[in-house]
Amino acid sequence: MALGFKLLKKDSGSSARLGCVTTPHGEINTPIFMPVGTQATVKTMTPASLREINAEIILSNTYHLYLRPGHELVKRMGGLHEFMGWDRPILTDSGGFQVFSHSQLRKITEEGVRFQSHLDGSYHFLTPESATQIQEALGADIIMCFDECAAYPSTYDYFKQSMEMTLRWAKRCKETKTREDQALFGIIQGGMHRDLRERCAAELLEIGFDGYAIGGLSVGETKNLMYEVTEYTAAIMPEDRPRYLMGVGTPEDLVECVNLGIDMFDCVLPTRNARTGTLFTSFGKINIKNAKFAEDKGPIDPECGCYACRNFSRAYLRHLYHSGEILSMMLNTMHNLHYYLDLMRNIRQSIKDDRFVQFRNDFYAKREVNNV
RNA sequence: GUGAGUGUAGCACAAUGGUAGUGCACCAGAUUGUGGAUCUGGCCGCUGUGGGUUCGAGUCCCAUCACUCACC
Repeated sequence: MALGFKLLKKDSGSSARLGCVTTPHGEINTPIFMPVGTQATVKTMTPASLREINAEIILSNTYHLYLRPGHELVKRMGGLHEFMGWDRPILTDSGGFQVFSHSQLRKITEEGVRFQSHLDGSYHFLTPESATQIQEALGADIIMCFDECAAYPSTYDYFKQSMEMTLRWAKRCKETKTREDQALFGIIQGGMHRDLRERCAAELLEIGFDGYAIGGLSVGETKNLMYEVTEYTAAIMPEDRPRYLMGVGTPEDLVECVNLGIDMFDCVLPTRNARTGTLFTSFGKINIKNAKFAEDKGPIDPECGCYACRNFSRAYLRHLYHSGEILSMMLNTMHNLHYYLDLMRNIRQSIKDDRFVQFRNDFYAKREVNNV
């Protein structure tokens, strides 16, 4: 078995759960946040600095690595772990979402997706089979089914047909998979429709996967709708497998979705926002660009113990940002990821102590007195 | 010293004699399975100065100051 999952504890006041996932490259403790390292690097972070903030698993990307430098090259270089110098677990996204979000020209058929590279405009064809083979060549611990992430809003009929095709694709991914040391996750689609989500989940379960993900959220729907879909979808996902909510989210989203029973998250928000000056703190987010920080000697977040907060002032970080210095992005990224991982660590501890509900209340209470 | 040219927002530049604009910078937002990307707002003017012509001048005329280039 490529992947083990132990459900360690269930919170008594919510659907939050504490778990542990075992992979060939070590264990990960859930609920967990996975920093995004699209091009075989979490932008600005060395593997050493990722270790320093206790990143347990990172996400990388099939679409990008297939286009550059090529999955075969990565395989010849010893696989993704060796290539990028990261010996802890890795999850690769299948490329379904990127084809949806990057490519101007794309044509989706039953066979697969024909699309144009965002790098050089060259034409490519990804199928459930090739996406799976590419992910086997890359060699991540957890790989994802190739799915269609339907645009929101779409008609019920489109969501239905898209979900049904994603199911057929999921079956093809599983049939293509050969490696025993990789886990394969199925992705539940179905837009914002409960009956479609439930059917998709049920049929994926029948095919059987090592874990299950919710895809197609955070694509423009309201927060309440996203939570609603997550709630009824998480409720029918098997208890004895990891539940992964793809592409989510803000700190609030993490707290809310842990509350609804999600175990794994990934999101570009902490890393991307860091590069453009938006920093997450225990009292809400701040924009380090703001003029009001020009002579602020305090740290980003007085409650944070990250390298940036231990050593530098808001004034200095603002200066670095406005000067376009590389260190600005490094320190900001370090801080935001530290914040996210620390948040998840505190969430885990609160579930362990059976006080997640209290934790959630405190989390919001702190934001209300946001007086930066 | 002589000749020519240029003076417009913090900077780089637009604007038939008819409501002074654009980009960058600056000030703020947005950002959810990553393009250091992108998007959305906002602020900024005695058009070097002083006269004149005109219903009306950034624009035409005169003077003056500053800068640039060329030639002594």
